[in-house]
Amino acid sequence: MAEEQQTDRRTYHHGDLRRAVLTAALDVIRADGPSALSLRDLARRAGVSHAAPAHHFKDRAGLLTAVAAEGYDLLARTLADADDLKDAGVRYVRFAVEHPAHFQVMFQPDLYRPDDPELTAARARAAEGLRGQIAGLPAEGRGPDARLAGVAAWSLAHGFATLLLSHNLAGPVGGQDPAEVFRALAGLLFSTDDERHPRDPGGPR
Amino acid sequence: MAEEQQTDRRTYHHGDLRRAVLTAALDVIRADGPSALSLRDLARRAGVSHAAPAHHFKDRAGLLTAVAAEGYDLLARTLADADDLKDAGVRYVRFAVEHPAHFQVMFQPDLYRPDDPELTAARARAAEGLRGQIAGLPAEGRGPDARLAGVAAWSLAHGFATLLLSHNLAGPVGGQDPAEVFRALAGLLFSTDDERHPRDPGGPR
DNA sequence: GGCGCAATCTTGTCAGTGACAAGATGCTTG
DNA sequence: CAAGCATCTTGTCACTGACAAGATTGCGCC
Repeated sequence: MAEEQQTDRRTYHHGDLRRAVLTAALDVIRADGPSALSLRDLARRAGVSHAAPAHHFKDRAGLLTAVAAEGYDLLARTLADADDLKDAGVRYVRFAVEHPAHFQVMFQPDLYRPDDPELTAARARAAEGLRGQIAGLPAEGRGPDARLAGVAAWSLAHGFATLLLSHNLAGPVGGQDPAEVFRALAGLLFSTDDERHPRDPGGPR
Repeated sequence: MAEEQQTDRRTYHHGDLRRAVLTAALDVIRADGPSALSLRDLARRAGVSHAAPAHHFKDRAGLLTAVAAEGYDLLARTLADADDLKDAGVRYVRFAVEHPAHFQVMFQPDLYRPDDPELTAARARAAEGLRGQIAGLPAEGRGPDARLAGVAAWSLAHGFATLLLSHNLAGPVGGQDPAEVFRALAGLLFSTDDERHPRDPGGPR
């Protein structure tokens, strides 16, 4: 994988350095966490000089801002297609599992610039998706305070995803599909009461 | 500027350098996150030479391992006094709010050495506290699978705490006491059904 | 009391890093 | 085809973590 990027580049310009650095960064973060990120290392992986990435991302915080923004954008697109609140939660968890590097960075605001316009826009889009699903909840299913229900749903999904990524649920969920486990969890929170104490696990849709 | 720590130390030995470096580290993490940690900066704050901390913590990972271990120990002590599962959740959230630096480090295993014996012991103690509260749950309150109920409770508390610390709940919870807000959240998850639907009289089981 | 040892701290050093400045290269557009 | 600009390179500086070797001191033990 290193060949093409490191040595085969004969042109002065890389072609798509921004994307190359971003994906390399995601690889490193997924493997060793954001603290293992080194701009110079990313430059080496892309086969360019040590100062090349700075032109696309300004500095380290800029790179991580781009990662977070891309993450919020991906999340927003995922949530936009959700059927209901439970499905949105499942998608939230699936997003975290499939894009762990994005997810990790998104929720460590000290790593990037939280006031970046592109990032805040993407984050607003993601939040809008969640808000919509909460508004669509049946009145009996969400308790007295819709805002509280939203915080509860988000907390449950976010906590499950975070614990999963920090390897704290290896015991309880074992080798099962995280999204399916979370579907069961969500059933405990928001559901009709018979769904809450189910007789048959092959639940309704 | 920091007279006592920087200049007034007349003895060759610091006295309690380990504690001094640890608290300085917690200050920095609370203010700017773990990525802003610099061993040399901590040494300066403690008024010792740049290599002094290494003798107590070996390296950066060693320092953060000590922080995480101390965090798990504090958490275990807090959870040990809990009345029930809901109270344990409230204490979990309160711990995160009162010890944000510990909490942040604890759940970023890539920052420290997760197999450190002292740390794993403290973590086991904390987990034991949670497990005990789950076992004490009334059968109707926890659904069909106790393990699932535990994951749900932990996820809810952990997600709420994490979102809180990453400044993602500034809008919804406003200036309210986080612990109280969480108490309401916990009411949505585990409760008798009439507590869950305050007006709804029919409590099927 | 004092000797020796180990813990603690200091000084010195090296490679790696982020950030910045100034120059080289080549695409693009008028 | 020439000017302009985005892209990339080379060079540099202060800072950092890690390690090695020496200085200082507290402490147990005779």
